[in-house]
Amino acid sequence: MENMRELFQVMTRRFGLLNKNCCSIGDVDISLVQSHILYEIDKREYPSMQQVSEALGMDITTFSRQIQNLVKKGLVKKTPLPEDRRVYTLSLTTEGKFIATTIDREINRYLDEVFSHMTEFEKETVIRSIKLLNECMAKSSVCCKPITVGK
Amino acid sequence: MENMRELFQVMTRRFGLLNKNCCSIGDVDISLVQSHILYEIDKREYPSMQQVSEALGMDITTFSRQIQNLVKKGLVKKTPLPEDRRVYTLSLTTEGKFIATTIDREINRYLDEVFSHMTEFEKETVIRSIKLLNECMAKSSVCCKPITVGK
DNA sequence: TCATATTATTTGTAAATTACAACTATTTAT
DNA sequence: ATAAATAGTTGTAATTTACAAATAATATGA
Repeated sequence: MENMRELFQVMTRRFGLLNKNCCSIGDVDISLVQSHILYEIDKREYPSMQQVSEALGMDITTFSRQIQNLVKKGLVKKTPLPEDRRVYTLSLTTEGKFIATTIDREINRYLDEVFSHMTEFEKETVIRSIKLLNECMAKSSVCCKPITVGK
Repeated sequence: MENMRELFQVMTRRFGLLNKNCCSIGDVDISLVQSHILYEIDKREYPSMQQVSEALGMDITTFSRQIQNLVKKGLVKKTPLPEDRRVYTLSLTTEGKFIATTIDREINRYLDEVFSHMTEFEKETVIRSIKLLNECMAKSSVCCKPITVGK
């Protein structure tokens, strides 16, 4: 068989590069992780800090500081939860929403362009494949444990 | 249509997390980018610094320092090219090769597990899809330019 | 109910990562 | 031979990261 990692590595690297380059919009300059944070907040409904940091596999302390930056930039709003005042609820400001949407549109525009090199059937197949892959990855138990070799 | 970015984002994040957690092997601890560097050197035949840094979309100065670290760890060898002494040729040491192979095997093991949740036919389809996607991404012209909005 | 444990988030601190600008060394072009 | 271009390194400073410890609020148990 061929090396599957090769395929994945190439694909995710390309997508990663794309993401990296989609982070400067007008005079707002955000980092790659910040764009991921915006994405994740946008996707959810008033998530807590923990929820988002966990979704992104980020240390909560690192995340806390990134959120502080995004709040300073006026892209994210932090609201204490009345029921549990330890928790802060995250949401995008109007500008944050604008940035997130612009990045999203740009990436989809790129994907459209990529898919334009395929037939409609191929496109459907690829999309269905990625969906299936995501489902199976979610099922997997192996993922995400550090390797230990020897003692 | 559904949001394609969502699909890609989820997939690449999962794969990214996996990569991140595959970098501690025995008493050698390398970072995610370092593992990518090892991968890329392993894949090529005595590449130059520029070639690898470009492939990874890394600034050459950052790359230079990372290579210094990897040389210090005894994982990478830097050999001056006789024909052009400005150029350094990169290769893996025995231990570097071992680390790269171990990471590779671990990631493939994970992918095998993921594919075990599919039928053989689905697996074939998914692999073919990703190949196709990679080809089309390579064709694309849109990729990797920073967004500029307004002036 | 009061003390204790747990949970969510922040801050202290220090190391690792990053990248711009300026530099060295070598090669190519005029 | 001199200038321009190329490959890589270092100065420096900002950003990102994460461990440990702190704070603040809630849940639990005698």
